Amino acid sequence: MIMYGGVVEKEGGSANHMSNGGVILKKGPWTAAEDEILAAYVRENGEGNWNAVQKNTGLARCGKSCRLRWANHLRPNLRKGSFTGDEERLIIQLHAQLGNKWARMAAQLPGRTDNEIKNYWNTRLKRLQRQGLPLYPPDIIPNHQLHPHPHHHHQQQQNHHHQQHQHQQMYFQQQSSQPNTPSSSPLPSPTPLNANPSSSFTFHTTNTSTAYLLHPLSPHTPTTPQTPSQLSSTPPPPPLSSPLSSPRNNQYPTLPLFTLPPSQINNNNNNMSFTFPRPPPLLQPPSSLLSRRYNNSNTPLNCINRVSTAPFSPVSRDSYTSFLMLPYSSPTAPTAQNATYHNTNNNYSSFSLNPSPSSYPTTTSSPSFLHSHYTPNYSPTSFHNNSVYSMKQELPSNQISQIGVFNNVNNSTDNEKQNNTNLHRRSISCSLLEDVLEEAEALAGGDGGRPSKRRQLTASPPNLHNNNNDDNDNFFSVSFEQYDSSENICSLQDLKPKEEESLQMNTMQDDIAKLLDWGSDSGEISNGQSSVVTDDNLVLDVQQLNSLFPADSTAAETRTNDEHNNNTNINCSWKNLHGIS
DNA sequence: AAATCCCCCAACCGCAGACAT
DNA sequence: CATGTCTGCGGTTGGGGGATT
Repeated sequence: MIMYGGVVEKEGGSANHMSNGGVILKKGPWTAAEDEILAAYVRENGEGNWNAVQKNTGLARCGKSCRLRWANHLRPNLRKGSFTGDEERLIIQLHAQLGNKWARMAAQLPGRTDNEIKNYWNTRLKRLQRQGLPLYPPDIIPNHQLHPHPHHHHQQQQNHHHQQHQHQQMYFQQQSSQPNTPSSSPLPSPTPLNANPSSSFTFHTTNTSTAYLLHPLSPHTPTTPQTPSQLSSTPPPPPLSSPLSSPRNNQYPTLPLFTLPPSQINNNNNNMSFTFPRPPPLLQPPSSLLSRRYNNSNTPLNCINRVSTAPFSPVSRDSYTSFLMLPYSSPTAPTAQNATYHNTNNNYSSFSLNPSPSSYPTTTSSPSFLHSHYTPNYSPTSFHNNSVYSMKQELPSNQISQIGVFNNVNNSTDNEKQNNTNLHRRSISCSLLEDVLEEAEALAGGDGGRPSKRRQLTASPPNLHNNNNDDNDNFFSVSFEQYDSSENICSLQDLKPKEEESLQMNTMQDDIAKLLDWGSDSGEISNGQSSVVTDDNLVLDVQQLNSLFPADSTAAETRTNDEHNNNTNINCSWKNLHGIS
């Protein structure tokens, strides 16, 4: 073992140093030797107590650096390489729901780290910002502010420092009563439309038949009928200021990026419904960008114009089609993939994708998975055919169900398709369970919803773990136990609680991954997320759920009743859940 | 060939909650 | 209850390398 104590090494490029109790700690890139030291230490002692690494091994790295190195590079089950198209879709969807909650997003992406996701998103943000594109497809509702996070400090931090950034990322600006001027903050104001701090904003697609057309660069101003809630006598608000007016993007003029027709403004509630009319041509990417990215004559608008009429040409890749991507693809269509969106107006839209996303290149440098033949195809039946997917989009904490979409369905046999269908049904069930768990957690916390103690969450896929409380093996069995040092609730007694949590979560994810046979690169099917799985991953309230699953409202209602009746038929083990059992 | 741009990635920093004392 | 330490999270920075001008 190489001892680094007190030794200053200049390898690895820019090595800065800082002193820590007489030991000069190294900074900068890690060497293989350092990695080995750290890995050996963790193998022997487990995760945690990172500051002890330096003390016990002499590794001249601070605890934070060790933890980061382990979490991002050394821990097992890390998925390396570019994000797959499915992962990219999931990231976009998760970001719409969670905002810059990288750790929580990482919890939904097995083997991925928050840092990876963050880097990916920032790169994507940068690219789309440069191109003047929205970050979300019109059908993705950025609702991560609908449910205030119990961890207030992060939100407060974002309020102070970063929340504006989040809004900037959404490429629209909440409308205040006063028009934005170029002299105002280059970043969008975090103030919601109605200046209600507790309100939230939401992308609402006004009509699914046209939602996919309402691109900011679309030449078509929506003319479709508005839902009653969208009909308003509110005078037209001032145009939205483009976040491109940022000084850092001052190559773009400060011009309205989106305008909100009066009919799109709904001041009767906290939700905004708006569309993306055509922006002025000045917002087109600079010529240099066009020449580099759009290959001569294929301007972004050209690309967009194709959206509603014809499949994309190859040159439309890498940019303007990104907002048209679909978060999920259906396992049911062997040739064209249908995905159904559910928006908060209870409208549904489905899209046909061809070829399947699974055949897309999966480089991270471009949203290649977005490039599809895009055919509007909405009908009420689509929802029923693809209800699983419409739900998944809205579930904030459905790692299991989301994992399900990674199945390559195009190559599936009929049996496999059937299996996929079953899996997705199970996904629903598990999502429901998570919902229940979240609610139970709030009850168990007893202090306004915040858990008073750490708890153990274990979940077992059907037929993989022998749980004695399941009559129906179509459900995951979930055991959510309050952690108590006096109680040995698992076999990992000699581990610290956090390690237990970590391992339990790893086990859960391993099981889930095994169940879903997820991951084509053999072996790396679980993530071993050691630090990112928190109770907060289980955030979804019943109200939202009910709104999400109107077609399955009976089931949701039944589930809710089960909760209230302390019914254990949902295959949850409510041990030590105050107020439940 | 050099300069520039851009992407990707790794790592650091500050902050704040959790926890121990 | 106060204080200190540990840990996790999110934002930011900077370097390497490829592509483009």
